[in-house]
Amino acid sequence: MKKKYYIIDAATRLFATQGFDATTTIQISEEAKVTEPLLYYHFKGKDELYTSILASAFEEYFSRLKDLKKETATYFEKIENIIALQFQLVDEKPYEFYLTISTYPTRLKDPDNVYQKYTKRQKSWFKSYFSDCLKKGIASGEFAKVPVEGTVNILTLLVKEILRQQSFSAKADKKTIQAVIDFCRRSLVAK
Amino acid sequence: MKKKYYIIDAATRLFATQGFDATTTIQISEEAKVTEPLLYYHFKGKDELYTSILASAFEEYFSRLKDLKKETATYFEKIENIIALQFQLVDEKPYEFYLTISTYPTRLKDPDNVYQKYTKRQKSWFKSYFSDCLKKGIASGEFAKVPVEGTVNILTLLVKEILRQQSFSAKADKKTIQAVIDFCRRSLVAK
Amino acid sequence: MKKKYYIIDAATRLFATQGFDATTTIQISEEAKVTEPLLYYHFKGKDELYTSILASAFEEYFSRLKDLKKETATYFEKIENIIALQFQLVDEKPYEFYLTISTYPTRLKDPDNVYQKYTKRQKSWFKSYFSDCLKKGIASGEFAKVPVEGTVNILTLLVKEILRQQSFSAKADKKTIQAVIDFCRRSLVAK
Amino acid sequence: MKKKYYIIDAATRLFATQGFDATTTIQISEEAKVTEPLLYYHFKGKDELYTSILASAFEEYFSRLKDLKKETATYFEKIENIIALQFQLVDEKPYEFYLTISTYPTRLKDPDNVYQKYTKRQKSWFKSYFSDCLKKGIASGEFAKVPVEGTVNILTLLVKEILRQQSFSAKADKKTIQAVIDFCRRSLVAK
DNA sequence: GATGAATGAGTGTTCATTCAT
DNA sequence: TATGAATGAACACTCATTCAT
Repeated sequence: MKKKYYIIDAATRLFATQGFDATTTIQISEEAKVTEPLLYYHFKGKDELYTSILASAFEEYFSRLKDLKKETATYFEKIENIIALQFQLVDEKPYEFYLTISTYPTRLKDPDNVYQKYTKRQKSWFKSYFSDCLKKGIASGEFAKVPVEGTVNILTLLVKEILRQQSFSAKADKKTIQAVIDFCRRSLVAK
Repeated sequence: MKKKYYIIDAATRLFATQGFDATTTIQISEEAKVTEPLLYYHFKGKDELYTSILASAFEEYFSRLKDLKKETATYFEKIENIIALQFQLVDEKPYEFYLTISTYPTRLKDPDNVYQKYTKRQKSWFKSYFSDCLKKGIASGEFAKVPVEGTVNILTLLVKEILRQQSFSAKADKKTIQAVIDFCRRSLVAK
Repeated sequence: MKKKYYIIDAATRLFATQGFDATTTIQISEEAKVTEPLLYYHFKGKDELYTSILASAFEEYFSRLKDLKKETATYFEKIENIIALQFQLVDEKPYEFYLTISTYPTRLKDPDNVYQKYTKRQKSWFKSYFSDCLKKGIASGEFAKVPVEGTVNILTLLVKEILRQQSFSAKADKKTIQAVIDFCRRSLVAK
Repeated sequence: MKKKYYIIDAATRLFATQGFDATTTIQISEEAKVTEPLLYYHFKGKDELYTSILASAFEEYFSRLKDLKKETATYFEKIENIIALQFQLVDEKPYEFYLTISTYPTRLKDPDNVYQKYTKRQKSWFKSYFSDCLKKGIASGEFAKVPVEGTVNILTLLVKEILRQQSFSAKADKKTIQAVIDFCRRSLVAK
């Protein structure tokens, strides 16, 4: 049973670094020090292996979003927390979380539409989170009078992009994290 | 000779939408309404076809960067122009320019390292452009005292990301463009 | 596992009769009543299949040379034995042994230089065998005073040529074998 | 029209060194500094190019055999002359004459059976030449009482083999030629 | 659970040849 | 004569997957 996790581990790393199409089942089995057919014992096939990894990556991602502090002194702190979280996630499991923002493999047969389902959910989560946050912040006078919809998009984009930029690269230092947070703070918080 | 451009056209579209690995030479030839071997008459192989497209995409990209107005009333206008340019490029040739920021196909054999060469050049172009712009803007009092290095990274990321987000999606409206520009303006320009 | 030997068998026959270049992997698999990919399961590719067959052909060839009687009544008997051996080898495995003297396929990628290695070894084996034999025979008065080097070359040529002439043709009768032996005897043995 | 001979020249060299199958029409045209379609203007195709070269090689070969001196002091001199001729031919046009003894390309479509026709003719020429020579030599007492048929085969083999051994290698020295002649003389001429 | 052997369906590529000019 | 562009047919090889054990 341990071997199943070796497979998942190897596959996650390879899918993230090479992409779905460029990763062969042989590569996965060799990287996992396992024979190829074992992969088919534990998973229906390469496609299911991918979607299963993707699903659990998203599940963990959402679970971490949920754990974000509900009560904060300021509204910007909410935004700050979510930016910091991305850096933290990359630090913990760069390959796994990278998959949540990597491009969808067109060849993948995915009858349940796992990818689309989670992507939509992610999008709407961010939209409602940032939307709510901005509206309340503007109303309370904490934030400048920024246009909500456009700003939500930019924040979503920025936050997701952290995973792309930081994965596989050296650890992010506090300065980088602070620069992103400050960039947003200056743009949002009223003077 | 027209057919050569059909091939380039079809390949650009398919590489951009499906990725290098998921695109087969048959697909390209069918999409270009051409027989498969013609692809090998005009290009050494799939790899050279890709790198040749990539190279000309980058060349055009750099050429457009060079055309940016040198003289502007304010420093922020320089940043504004570059953001607007990205939207414009996507509008003109979404597939081609998307390739400049898509992930490198690990299977691609590219002895000349076209990808790496252009990527480095792109990175250093943005660095020196934004760096220069920020420093002068801060010195002149136009910009707030932002940390240069970190801010350069964020601007680079933002600008590149526009290609990713906008390609293949509906035309960007003026509101979206304005939202990005305003987000940055508020963050940078001193009150 | 039996199927691996069907492949080797079919390939040996086809390589010997048609040559390396004219033999396709499909032909081999059909002749071996096996599917094509199995060939790639057991061998790295067509090239490795060829060199592996060639290597074992040479190995068996050398092993048979070693088995030749060391002790003989006359020196000419040594030469006689080696001539007779060639006829015997052709009789046993005409295709396999033919490969040891067939021309080197220029397209074959053979990083280990199997062909060159064995060819050199073969050449030097014959040289030292015939050389030794002739020198001693001349010294003992059994042989006429023939020039050693030139005669070694002719004997080498003659012996190798038997494989070429006899392979794929009808069984050699005793008369043919005797004619070759007698031709050499008359040329070498002193009256 | 000169270009036609460039093609023939290049093709002869390539067919001889690499074999028919391993030689591509592009290689030939490049080696001849000519474009590929020109090859099809002068010849029906690769097959006809090969057979036409082969035919003229054989024609010249036979013509040279005919030029051999009819009147000789001894019968062995006739055999001597034919051996010497082979060395001379290799010296003049190694590639061309090598083709007369190279293995038949199984893929070659040759409705006129050029190869078979000339090979048969060559075989019977040698048979009647050596046969006649040996019989008369034995009758006259010049030769020992050797078995005619078997000896004819060995002489034929030896003579043809010279083309194979000498082609593409350094020039044959007089010692080599003499060694072959002497080997045969000792075997045939009565003491 | 686990694996060595085997395969159907493709994949990038080459090659001899032809066509339009 | 000569050639740039184009193609049908085949070729070596790979890959995800299955089967028998």
